[in-house]
Amino acid sequence: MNIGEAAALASLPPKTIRYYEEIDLIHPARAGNGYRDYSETDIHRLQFLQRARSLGFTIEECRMLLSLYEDEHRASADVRAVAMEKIGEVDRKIAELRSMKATLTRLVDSCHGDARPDCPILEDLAGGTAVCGGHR
Amino acid sequence: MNIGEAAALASLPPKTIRYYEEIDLIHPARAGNGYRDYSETDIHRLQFLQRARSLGFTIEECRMLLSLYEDEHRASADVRAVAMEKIGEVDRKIAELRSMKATLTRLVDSCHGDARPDCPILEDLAGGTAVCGGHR
DNA sequence: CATGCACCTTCCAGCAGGTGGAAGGTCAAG
DNA sequence: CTTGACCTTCCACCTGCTGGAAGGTGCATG
Repeated sequence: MNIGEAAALASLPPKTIRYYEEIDLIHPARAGNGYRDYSETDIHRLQFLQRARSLGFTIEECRMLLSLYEDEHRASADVRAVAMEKIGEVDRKIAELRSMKATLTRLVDSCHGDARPDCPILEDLAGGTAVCGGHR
Repeated sequence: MNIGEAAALASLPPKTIRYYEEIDLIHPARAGNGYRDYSETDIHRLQFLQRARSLGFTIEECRMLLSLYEDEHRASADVRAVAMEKIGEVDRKIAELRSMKATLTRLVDSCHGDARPDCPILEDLAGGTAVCGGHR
């Protein structure tokens, strides 16, 4: 199966699939004409990657999950630990975004928002106490 | 004032401050020895940038906010519009993260997490059709 | 058979927003 | 005079792709 069809089945752009090959996440066969030739197993792997990426796992985490997936003797606790760590990360990001939103909302509420030049938002950015949690 | 001191006052790494200069967000003077020499105004600008970045504004948005900040005839409504658009973005990101978290939590809850190899998390990532551990 | 078009290939460049390190200049203390 | 903390520039690298150029392939239509 050509890359275009594989892309449709996995809901991934062809470019992304080639990129995944470049970083050794997948190794499709080649047809006689040089085209990549994806097997059912390859499609499965790509779908696995698409789902894991959409859940927020990084490429390296996907690599780990794939190797766990293909290890007959893995412990489910190992997979669970990866997922729980990811939940923690997602929680931290949510908290940070909520803090950002609270500050932005306060700024917007304090701004009259008309044609006058005086603006509490800019005043706050220029010297207020708007530091709300590091974002890095 | 040298870059190190400016960095401390603005809560930004020196590398980042040099980067901001490279992309024309700031233009410090130079001392006789070639060192960058930051004025009070420069520090102010850097602090403005640090706060705006920590609120999630992109570099280009920061550039716009800075030019609004320095425009005596701006309308506060313009600034308010930028901030409100950013609130919308933050909201969208929060919603997406909450959806991720819900799925991850469901997966983790369904996984016994012991030494056995069967794992609902991997089964779900694989599409629910594959037998866990029987792959390849 | 030519033509056109969609598809495939490789390779190179670039996005945001920095970070790391090498190689070297400067300055104050001991 | 030496040490160490600064500072300088420059170049490469990070994540996770994405865009585009230049060219090969496959198939339908005229």
